[in-house]
Amino acid sequence: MNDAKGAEGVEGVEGVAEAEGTKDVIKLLLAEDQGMMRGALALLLGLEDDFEIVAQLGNGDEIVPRALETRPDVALLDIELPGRSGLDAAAALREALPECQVLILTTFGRPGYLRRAMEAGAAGFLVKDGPVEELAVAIRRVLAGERVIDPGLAAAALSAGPNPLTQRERDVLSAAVDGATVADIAAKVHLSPATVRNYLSSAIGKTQTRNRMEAVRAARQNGWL
Amino acid sequence: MNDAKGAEGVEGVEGVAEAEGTKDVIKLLLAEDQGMMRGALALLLGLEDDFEIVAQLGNGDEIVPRALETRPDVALLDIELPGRSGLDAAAALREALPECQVLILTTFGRPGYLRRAMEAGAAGFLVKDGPVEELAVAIRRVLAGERVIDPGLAAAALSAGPNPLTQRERDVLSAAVDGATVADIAAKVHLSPATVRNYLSSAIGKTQTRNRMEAVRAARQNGWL
DNA sequence: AAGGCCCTGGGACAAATGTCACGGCCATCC
DNA sequence: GGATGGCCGTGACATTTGTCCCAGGGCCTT
Repeated sequence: MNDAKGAEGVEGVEGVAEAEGTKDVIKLLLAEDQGMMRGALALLLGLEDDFEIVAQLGNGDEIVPRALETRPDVALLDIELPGRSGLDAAAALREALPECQVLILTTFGRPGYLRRAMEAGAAGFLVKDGPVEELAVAIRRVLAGERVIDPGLAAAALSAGPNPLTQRERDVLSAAVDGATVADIAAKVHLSPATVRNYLSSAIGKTQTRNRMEAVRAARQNGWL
Repeated sequence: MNDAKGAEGVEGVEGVAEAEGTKDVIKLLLAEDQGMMRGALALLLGLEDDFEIVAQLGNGDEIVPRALETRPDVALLDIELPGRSGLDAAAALREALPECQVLILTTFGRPGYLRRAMEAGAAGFLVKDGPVEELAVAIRRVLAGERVIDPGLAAAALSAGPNPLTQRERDVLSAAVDGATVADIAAKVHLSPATVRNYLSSAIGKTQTRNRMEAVRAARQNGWL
């Protein structure tokens, strides 16, 4: 029955640390769509004396606005979010608030995700499988200017190579995820059905699979999509 | 099968007198595959004075053995786990350790999951979207003999109706998830290709979809798989 | 005993899918 | 300037997929 509910108001003991005037409190933004995970992480990180969660949200579109408003030192971003993707938001955030470090925190260690995260200027990439303790450590290291990346994942990302799919191939494949027919896809992407089939075929070829379903799986698996 | 009516819990008196033993500490078992989530929840629940986590694990197969060993009062189980499914384990656990209440904690509020959880004898069903505070409350209510179910989910489960798919249809559909061809499926399930196509067709009909991919999605969505 | 449902197969057919070869239009790079 | 490669489309073709028939066997319940 403890009321640790505050999404914004983190009043209380924080005032004491701040009184010294020295700026040793680390301000965090937390974007994660699973409410329970978000709440648990927020409470957990709040236990560290020098961490302060200045914003927590479950929607990708709010990341940049809230960051500009609250000026966090580190932004913890999930990738799969309603609205804007965490990777998208990361790039925009680096642009809008360069002094804020981005730490990607995701369920899936897809090689392509890591690659895109790095390209978006993220300073770290963590998978949710690891122990919680990793998180606080990673935040401090990122703030110290280090890059934090799972070594095994880095290897996988390199061995997987860059995304071989062309823009259109990705569009078409993305539109095919939930079993849409060629006609559906064509309508969604505004292309001729014949063209759609060509892109699907080439995507299937590049992923070395046998049909669109396998191609979608492979592309997802590698974080190309 | 006709137990659909008993979904709503008894709003009985809460003050259960623990006459014998004065058991004031609540022992918990926590099964969750995501390491970070597991750790965060464990730490969090550990903050409550009267909770004690006696086991935490990330594998479905270990649930029953560890429960027999540690004798928890409540078992918090995720559904999607490596090894045995949480729903499976719930049924076995109710059998092996009836005094232990089962609380299912899952990412997806699939109607079929709820139904199966109830059939397996679970006392509660939470989705990970809700706030963390729900969790501690739910544990206490479950222990008091109440049933804890998201009302919206209960409605969805009822409106969705029971699983219309037959055993074989489920087998075949499950084997088709990652883009396997008819021949692949036939080999995996040890059936004639012709039979496989018949089952696929009827599954597509029952799910009111247009192809196997949509059928798989629909079946997944409803928790029939 | 009769009806119902599921399991298992087969055959035939229309539709969708995957492949290939071919055009033309644009960029960019050497 | 020419080569390359992405983009967009067409037409033809073989294969796969989805549908609709059919039939027999097993297992229930009425």
